Amino acid sequence: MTAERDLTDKSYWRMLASRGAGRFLVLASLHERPRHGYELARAVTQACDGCCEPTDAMIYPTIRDLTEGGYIVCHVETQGGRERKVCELTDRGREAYRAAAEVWRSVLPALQEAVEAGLNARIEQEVLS
Amino acid sequence: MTAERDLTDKSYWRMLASRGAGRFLVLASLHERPRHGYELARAVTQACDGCCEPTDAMIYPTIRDLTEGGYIVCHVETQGGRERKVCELTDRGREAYRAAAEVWRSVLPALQEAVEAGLNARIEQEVLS
DNA sequence: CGACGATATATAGTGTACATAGGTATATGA
DNA sequence: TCATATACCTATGTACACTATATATCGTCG
Repeated sequence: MTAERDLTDKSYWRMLASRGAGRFLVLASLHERPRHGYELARAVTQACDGCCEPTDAMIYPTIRDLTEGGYIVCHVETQGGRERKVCELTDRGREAYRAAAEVWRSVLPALQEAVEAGLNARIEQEVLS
Repeated sequence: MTAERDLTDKSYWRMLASRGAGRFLVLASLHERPRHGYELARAVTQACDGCCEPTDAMIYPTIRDLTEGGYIVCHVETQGGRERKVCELTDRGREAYRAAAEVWRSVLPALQEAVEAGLNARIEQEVLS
């Protein structure tokens, strides 16, 4: 424990949410259409309304892992001297996406309840102050 | 990379979901009412419909961390010779819960979309086969 | 035409949290 | 009595994202 982690700081929870949902949202984004790394990062950022913002160090190792596992295939497009590595899901990748979706479907109701109760707690506290 | 992680296996995604949402669900469960560790684990398991099942090694270190950070306070109840460490949220804990809820509120819509698209992908594949 | 920011890919080192697997101990029912 | 449920705790490993850093091209503004 180097620095005192502050759980009242949203950045802590953003990190945790990114960890849990990051790869799932990457798969979902690639299911929409093939994308290259940079575009992928922006797509996930927009999907979360800027809440989890994947960094380069999240995107590129993820692409490498998914490629090695046969979940995506990538081909390099050269556009005006600038290289782009466009990735798309394989059948195996879609199978992984399906499995992830089923798991998250089970978790979502609990998450939703927890969110609602948490926002109500917020209101109660505001009323008191 | 010791063993080949199989992303088509739900247990992989359960692990990731637990990582992301575990502590948030613990806070939510404690917001409902004070609980002791063992009860907490069961409450979270039930909330997720058995999807993420927190282990002892998740619960007790979490309780320790939350106590050290001042997010919960615990008192020992002895019931028939068996000790129970009952924990409840402090104001600071409720503040942390609120911050977490706001973050998850932002992420939920994207997650929901991703889940729906993933389940549709499943149907498409079934139709094809 | 040079400085700068946006685009684009990639890795090394670090921090954090859950799982695995183990340990201790009491109450309860077959 | 012996298995199971209850109840708490931790050492170690794994897996993920973040910070910082490196490289290189393109468009724009001064």
